[in-house]
Amino acid sequence: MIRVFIIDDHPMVVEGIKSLLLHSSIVEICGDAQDGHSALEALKSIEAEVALVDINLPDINGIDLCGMLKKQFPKLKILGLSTFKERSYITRMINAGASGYLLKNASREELEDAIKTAWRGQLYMSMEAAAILTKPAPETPELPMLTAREKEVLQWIAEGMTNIEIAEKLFISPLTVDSHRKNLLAKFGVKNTAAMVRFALEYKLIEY
Amino acid sequence: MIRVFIIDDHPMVVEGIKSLLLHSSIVEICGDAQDGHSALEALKSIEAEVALVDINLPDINGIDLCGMLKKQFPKLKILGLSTFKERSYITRMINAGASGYLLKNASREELEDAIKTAWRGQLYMSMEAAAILTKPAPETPELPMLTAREKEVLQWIAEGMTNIEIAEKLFISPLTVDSHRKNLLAKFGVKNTAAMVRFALEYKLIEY
DNA sequence: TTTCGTCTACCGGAAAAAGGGGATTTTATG
DNA sequence: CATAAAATCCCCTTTTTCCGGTAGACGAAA
Repeated sequence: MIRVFIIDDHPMVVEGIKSLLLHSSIVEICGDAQDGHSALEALKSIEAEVALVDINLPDINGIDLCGMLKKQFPKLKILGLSTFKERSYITRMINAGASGYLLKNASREELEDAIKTAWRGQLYMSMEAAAILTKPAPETPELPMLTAREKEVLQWIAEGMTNIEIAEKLFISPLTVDSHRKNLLAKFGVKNTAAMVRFALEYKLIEY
Repeated sequence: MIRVFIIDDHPMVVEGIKSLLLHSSIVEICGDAQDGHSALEALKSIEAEVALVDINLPDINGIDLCGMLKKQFPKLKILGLSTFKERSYITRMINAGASGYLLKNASREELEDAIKTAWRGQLYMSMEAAAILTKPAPETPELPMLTAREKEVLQWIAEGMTNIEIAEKLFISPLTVDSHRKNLLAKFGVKNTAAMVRFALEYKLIEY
């Protein structure tokens, strides 16, 4: 039997995992903790082979905790656990020494699989997590470099002002504002104002 | 026994709730669903008194689902369920007709309490949720109520599509798209697309 | 000094959006 | 069934944006 320790502050999730693995013939839950510190403490006396670690804990974040656990219990295999499918979470968890990353919508089979794989010393990736990691490009958004004046104009555009209004506000010709606007559209590589505003907000090039 | 239906796409959470309430003398789980549509379908044949609804579902968001459930099953009491402690989620859930909001770190006692309270027709608030709600008022700027079609059009507008392009995409006349656009501008109380996109993104009425 | 980037300003024309109506058909609901 | 709300389609005019250029002034850097 593989001895598994659960670290998660949601009783529902802890109970859920326990329940999912209750009738497993190869995995047994040897304990759980609601936060990082009590986990580090508990694992001194409990001999666990695999730890399921939630990314979001009240005291220590899962990535840091992963590193601490690995340092203190080198033989312990760690599986990251969270609802977040972001690439950065997954890679950071793996880099911190985890043996895999599990999404909370994992099924009983996936859960058991992950634990077995980690226990054998291999890296486990759920289908979803793997799909995220192997995606074509890491999406380099290539933020356009804007001049101070352009940012200023962009800000007012996002406020809903027309070229003429912006021109009055900046004491320049409406034609100049239009030029800035054209340059902005070109730099953003979009075809109209709506897309530009969305893009600028998404990459926080302007403030709300 | 209060008959409770669980709607959550995380098997761990579903199992966890079941497990937590397994030995309850007043609550019994009468079924569960992994998404909004199957929940709506299942509840036609299953007589549930209380539904636990996750805010983040794969197909419908919990707030909209809450409204749909209330419409179709007016007697059903709904408890929002999520890890998010944001004020907006809580209030929107309550406004959509929910009888309470439960965080996933709730204990067995809280869970049972919440279900009992909701079942009696009262509003349940966990300590944490209540604390968030009674905090200073962060100014709710009256979000406009958009119809499904309007949201759809808005989303495409923010993508940078013109009326004609949207019309082609939705198989309707460009004139209709224009009507929606006008209604949107009126509802938002803004004078052009740029301001509307900014507003919609700021209050998360559309996704990036 | 020459080049480069930025800011400024301009032209003409096409395309789209904004503003102001009105009207009809679906669809949900009491 | 009535009726309201949503979704659809239509007309017109004006305004604004979009697109393709060009081009001078100025300061900084090469």
